[in-house]
Amino acid sequence: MAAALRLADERGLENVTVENISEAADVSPRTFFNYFATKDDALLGGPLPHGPSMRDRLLAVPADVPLVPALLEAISADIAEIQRERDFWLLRLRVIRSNPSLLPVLVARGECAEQETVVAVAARTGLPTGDLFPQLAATLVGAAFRTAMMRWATAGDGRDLYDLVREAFGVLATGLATSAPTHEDIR
Amino acid sequence: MAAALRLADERGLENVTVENISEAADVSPRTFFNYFATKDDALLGGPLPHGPSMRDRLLAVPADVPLVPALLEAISADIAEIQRERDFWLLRLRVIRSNPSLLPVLVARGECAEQETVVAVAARTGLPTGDLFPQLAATLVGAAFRTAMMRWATAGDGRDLYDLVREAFGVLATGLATSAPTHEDIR
DNA sequence: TAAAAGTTTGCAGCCGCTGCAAACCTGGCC
DNA sequence: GGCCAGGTTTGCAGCGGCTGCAAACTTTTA
Repeated sequence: MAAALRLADERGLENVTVENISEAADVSPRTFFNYFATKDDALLGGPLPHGPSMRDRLLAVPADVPLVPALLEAISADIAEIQRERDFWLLRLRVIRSNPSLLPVLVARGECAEQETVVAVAARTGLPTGDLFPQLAATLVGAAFRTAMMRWATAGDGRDLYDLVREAFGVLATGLATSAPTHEDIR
Repeated sequence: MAAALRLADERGLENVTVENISEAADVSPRTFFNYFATKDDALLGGPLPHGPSMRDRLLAVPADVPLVPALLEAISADIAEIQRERDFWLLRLRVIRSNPSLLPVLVARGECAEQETVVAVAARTGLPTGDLFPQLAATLVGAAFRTAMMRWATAGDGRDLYDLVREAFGVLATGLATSAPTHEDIR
């Protein structure tokens, strides 16, 4: 993974072949594919920082906490983990940013987490899994998290990732309508 | 596109080669690639129903309309277009559903529209393009729209796509916190 | 020290995708 | 009809991603 990221960062993803990567990592190309199903996987396919299931984590939050803060709480361990490997993730996100074709792959990776979130939200709200709300909530949470992460990686200000996610989740909680108040605040 | 969709629907995407598709469409494989950059493109890559830019459409909505309804208004033409080609889109979405690898591709397709939405929201709210809010709003709108579409394609009830999108946008407007009221409503 | 179990590698081969140049239309003009 | 200019379609050669299989190698265990 390190070799793949370094090369992709240096010369751009399309100028890096699996042969290059495996050569830099001192293994045969065949071995590369023993560990990664895809070239892209070498860039994004690290083991997800996942302990207990989303469902369990979300239900572990006291029932009187509203949904969005509960979701934030449920993923806070992941956020901390990302910040612990800050440099690694910043490199990874820079590579994603400069190779837009990877963004969908990132989305795909988030998808299994998203499926878990559907179940988790359904469990917590008591709605059926097939309902619009849990599905919508899950994709929105995923989208908000991704946006916050990209922003964290891009913005020069050394803002805390947790802060950015909390801000994004704040918008999620109160809705787009009320959370563009900068407009009126300015007057 | 029709041949590709039919074959993918019949036997699953991984069992369909470009050669199969081009054969079914009575052209050479090389010609296939003159029209589609990618095999997936033949499934999702139809011309996007896009007239004027998102920015112009959004600014065309009277200024006193709140953001979310304005966004809904701005994309209503696209929604109508999709419903006009109902059968085609239902087939397309069924294929996407049964070939999860296509979902990220769908996201990628929406991305250029999303970039436009960032600009549009920034223009309408007066915030800078680089701000968190326009970016967040754009991804959330995209995610909500996609979720509504998948639901429209899946649910047996013949609900209007416009209705579903409006419901999803409603959640977006009022926030996740307040829009799972089913919970309290039941009591 | 030898067998068992696991890892790495080479090889052959399919498929997606591309650049290039030849073949083939098509419509307009003498 | 014959010819030319434009565009479209095709074949071909070739790269790179990816896979199944079986041989070579390494490590563990008894």
